[in-house]
Amino acid sequence: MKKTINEVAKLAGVSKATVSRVINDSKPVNPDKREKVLKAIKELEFRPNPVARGLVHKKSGLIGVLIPDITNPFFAEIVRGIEGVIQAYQFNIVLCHTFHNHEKELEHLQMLHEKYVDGIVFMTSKVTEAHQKFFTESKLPVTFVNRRCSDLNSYSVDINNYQAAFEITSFFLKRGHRKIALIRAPLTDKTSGYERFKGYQDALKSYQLLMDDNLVLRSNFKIENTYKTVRSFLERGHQATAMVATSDLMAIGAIKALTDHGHRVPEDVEVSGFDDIPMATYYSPSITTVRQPILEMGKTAGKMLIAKMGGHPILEKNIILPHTVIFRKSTLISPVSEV
Amino acid sequence: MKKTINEVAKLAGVSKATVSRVINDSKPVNPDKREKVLKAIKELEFRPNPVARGLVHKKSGLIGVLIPDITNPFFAEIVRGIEGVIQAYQFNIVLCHTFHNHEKELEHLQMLHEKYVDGIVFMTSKVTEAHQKFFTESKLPVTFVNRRCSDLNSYSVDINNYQAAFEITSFFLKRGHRKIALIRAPLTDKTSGYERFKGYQDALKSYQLLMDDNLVLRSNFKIENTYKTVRSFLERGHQATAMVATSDLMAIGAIKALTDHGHRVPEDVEVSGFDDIPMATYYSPSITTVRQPILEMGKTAGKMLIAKMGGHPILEKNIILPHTVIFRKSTLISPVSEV
DNA sequence: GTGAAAGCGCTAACAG
DNA sequence: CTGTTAGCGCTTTCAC
Repeated sequence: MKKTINEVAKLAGVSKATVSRVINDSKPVNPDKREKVLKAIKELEFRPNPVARGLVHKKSGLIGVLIPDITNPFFAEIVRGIEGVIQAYQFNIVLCHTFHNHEKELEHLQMLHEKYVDGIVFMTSKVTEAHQKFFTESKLPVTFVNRRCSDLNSYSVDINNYQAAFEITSFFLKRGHRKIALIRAPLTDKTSGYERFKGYQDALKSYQLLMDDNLVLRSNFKIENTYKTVRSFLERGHQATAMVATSDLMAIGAIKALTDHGHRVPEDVEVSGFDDIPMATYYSPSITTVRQPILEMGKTAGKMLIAKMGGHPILEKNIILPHTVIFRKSTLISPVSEV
Repeated sequence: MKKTINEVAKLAGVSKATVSRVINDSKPVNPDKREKVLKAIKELEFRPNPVARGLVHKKSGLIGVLIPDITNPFFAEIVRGIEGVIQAYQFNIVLCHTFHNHEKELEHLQMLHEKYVDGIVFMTSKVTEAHQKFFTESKLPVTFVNRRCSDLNSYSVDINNYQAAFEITSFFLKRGHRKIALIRAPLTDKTSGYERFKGYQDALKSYQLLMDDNLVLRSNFKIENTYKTVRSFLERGHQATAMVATSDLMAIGAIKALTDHGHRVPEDVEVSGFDDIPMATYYSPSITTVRQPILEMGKTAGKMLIAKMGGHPILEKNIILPHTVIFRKSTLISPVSEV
């Protein structure tokens, strides 16, 4: 069924080495021979076998993408961004779910390496030493999204999470709020969650406020979980006049919990999110949030990886994309209005 | 760096054929030699190269998953379901975006085949002859999600879309609604969208009602698009007392449009969705919808494919999973209540 | 320029 | 049982 280089060679009356030369134009080939080869290729509808090639070159035309969970719209959009750029280069994505499990991440990394993936886009909550070791030893090109790596030779794309959290918290402070809750993800040290936490904390500090531990709610990135966390917060009699959620999904869970508990958003409690997933626009109320250029981040990660795999040098190894605070209906007095 | 079978053979003092035999236990091997080989493997931390194996067996340990768009939570959850089961079998997913483009689907199929993927899970709006031809010629195991294929040997998992749409429409009819709009996706013949359309139509018919073309709104699966469609429907002065959306995202777009236009949901207009994505529970108002067991569908697709790739026969080739109508706050008089 | 031959790392058929 | 020998399909020295 499938044609091989041998059949092409036979039909064209040349050696397979010559055929190889024309399909890769790796070396000069006599014009008429080249012609014959081309004709044979067309006639047989020959297409070189990428696996065989891969075995020789230790490449597969595949790039590995490691994410915690594709069900999270943030990651889904990142993946789409990556796909958007790499598709043009004939690469395919191997999608690996890690569920925030470092063991699993390493296993996947190992396996991807063995399958000769050409590069990796890695989204993890934390870059461990084991990760570091893996990348330096394997020399596999990698770009991190939402995470920086201390290795000077690694690439990354992110936003300034600290600054963003500082800004959104300040927005509430400026308007007189003093009981501002933070809804955050589990913290392991150098995560974006941590930076957001710091931004929140420092904003309070800049107003000479001490952080109240009761107002720091721990959740994960799931709606349900945040819903429960906020409900129990309310049921224990705690209150806040504003809530800074560190993701839009969290904001949705919070708003739902507040509403179910009889609070109006934004009249009684104002809530802000983070990310600006599409649902932030269409939720009721629409959600004031820190917009990350998610698709752009995915695309950038893809482009950086392509550059790295191609051995092309790049100006910025750690790209920080701009964020914007988008004001919608989940907060009062929107400086700007939007759909 | 990476060890090969040759080095193991040398260290163990046997031929590489023997090594191959022990790692695959394809043929009996003398216990003490096996022991030595095992020891050598451990010592060298040898792991067989899957690409080299693949070249021989025409297998890659990869399975291709073709979806229109990972950004749609429905597909994201399907993918997660698939991953959930195939991960245990050491397979990886190659994710391909098709954006509803049949050309692109075929290109991907072709490429996946060349990369020796072991099987395919295919989500497409329509199975064309070209697709059919590809699968019969390549003999690549495939299972369809949300689509059946006339080929008797093909596998699929789906729900009864016709019945589901009939039920939800009947729910409105039973309660006296007579101006029931349908929000549907573009129709190409044998799609689930078409079946839902028929279900809606026949439900009306069962009440001796003629379908009013003005009440059939054409959109796609995107929120924004539905939002615009419904707005323009309202602005042109049309009205309906209930709306049957053929996806939850559509329902969200519709609710938002209705609300922005001054209608209350469900008091003025009742709206139902389809799919039961997580957001259906957490939207305000929460959405009455036809629940498809999405994750289960993904898992089932994965299992069927595993079975097919393993050459195991299966009882049901076309599995229809049960759907349920879930009543929430976007409709009145919920027979059952839910979070 | 071009063909023969070796090899990527592994499996499988074939003797013994 | 086990080693030798061919490949899988392609690339790449290395002579000519």
